Amino acid sequence: MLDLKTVRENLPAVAAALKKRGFDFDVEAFERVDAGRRAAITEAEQLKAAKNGLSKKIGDLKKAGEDAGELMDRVRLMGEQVSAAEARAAELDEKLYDGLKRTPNLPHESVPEGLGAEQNVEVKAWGRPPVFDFSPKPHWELGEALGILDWVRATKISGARFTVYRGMGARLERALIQFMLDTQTQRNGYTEFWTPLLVNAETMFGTGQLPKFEEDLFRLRGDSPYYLIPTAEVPLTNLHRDEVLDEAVLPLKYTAYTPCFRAEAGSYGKDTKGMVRQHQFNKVELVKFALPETSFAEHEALTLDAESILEALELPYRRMLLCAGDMGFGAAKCYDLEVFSAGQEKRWWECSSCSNFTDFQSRRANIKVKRRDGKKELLHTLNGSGLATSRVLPAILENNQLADGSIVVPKVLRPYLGGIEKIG
RNA sequence: GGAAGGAUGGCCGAGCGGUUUAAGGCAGCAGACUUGAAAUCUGCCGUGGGGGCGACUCCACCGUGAGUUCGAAUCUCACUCCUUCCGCCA
Repeated sequence: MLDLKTVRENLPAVAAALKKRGFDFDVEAFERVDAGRRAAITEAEQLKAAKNGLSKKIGDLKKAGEDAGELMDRVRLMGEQVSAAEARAAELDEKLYDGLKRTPNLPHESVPEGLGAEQNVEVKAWGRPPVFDFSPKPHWELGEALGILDWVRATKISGARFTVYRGMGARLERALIQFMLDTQTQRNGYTEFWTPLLVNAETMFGTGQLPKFEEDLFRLRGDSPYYLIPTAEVPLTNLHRDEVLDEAVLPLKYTAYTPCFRAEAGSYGKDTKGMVRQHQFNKVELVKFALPETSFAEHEALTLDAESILEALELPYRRMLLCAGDMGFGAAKCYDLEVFSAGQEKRWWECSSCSNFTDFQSRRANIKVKRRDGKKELLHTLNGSGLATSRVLPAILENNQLADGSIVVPKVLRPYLGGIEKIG
């Protein structure tokens, strides 16, 4: 959520910045509601102040043993005026904050203009796409032929957009997760967590999934207090909800492997084959809590941490700086890492999204830092995938395939797979 | 699932209808003393929101939401969470 005062005091600049990401901020409506809200609050508070003063007088009179009956009648009548004024103020207050909660973050100055993926800027490329002397197959054909991925049975037991991993497929997935976690904890300095996969509405609000994106989430029942997490960002970031952290402990670097559950509403008919767009997938997530003055440097470092996985796996990738209009709701700046996948028509797959949310999430989730001088302020939150296996495993299958349909296991994963060099 | 107790500022903790303007302590910040530090002393020190150029002032907040009352941290009801005990259970 944006800061009310910042919005009020920089209206034209805020509207212009939001325009950069294609969000139409209604300046006129904001000014009207904001002014109305403040007028209503002032009126209600003046009435309350008068009422409080008289109530106090009643106490004094009673203590002095005098009659306060007449005054009590007067104050009783004021109660109705106060309630009416409070109701008006509350209505406008809700309207104002409801609008604010549904307004995305301001893009950082380094973010290019643009409304769609076409305006994203490639800022880095690593590795070389493999060259084949045969026609490379997509991962769903490779996986089925090897008997390691099974979509027919996944559909039977659950439905569309689920994957069953079998034998070396299951083991490869597990190896990948463990390799990612080991790298982030042992090499890149993150602390590992296991968290609940079901979280409450406050938690979903804290990271920005609610109230605007409820249709993307799975819920046990309509009346259940629990939502299934769409990413480990949600539980990890909310670990420190309503907390004040000491400046000395920052930055905090957290990681967790979790399954991720997404309704993928509105994506029907898109990427229906294979495991790239599923209702349930696996991801190792990176989350940072940082000081405001270092958060953009931490963002660069976090992105490098995510890239270190792809490089270790020897998977070619490119880093895209997202344009303002292609970023997620809460992001001020975002890099996408896209891995090259040899067997599909769309050859670059987003396998990580590394974002700096500045104080957008921390304002919602009320996460503060206590500075050395004792002052408290909102800290900055960041996160990125490190990485999503549903995009990395297909890339391994497709890029490392041989003419006979077998797969060369990346060297760094071999210790996790009993030393085997090839699947199939 | 049953029973009892509890939830107060960054932390601990008093307060159980009107000097609460939330005591006191810890931590923190500033200053004094000191060569420096420690100890000691003095002062400051919750969050959010209104109004004012400003000194300042007002409102709300004591787990959440309703209610009683002229007046609620304090009384009533519901809910959430925590602790202890019992039951069940991987």
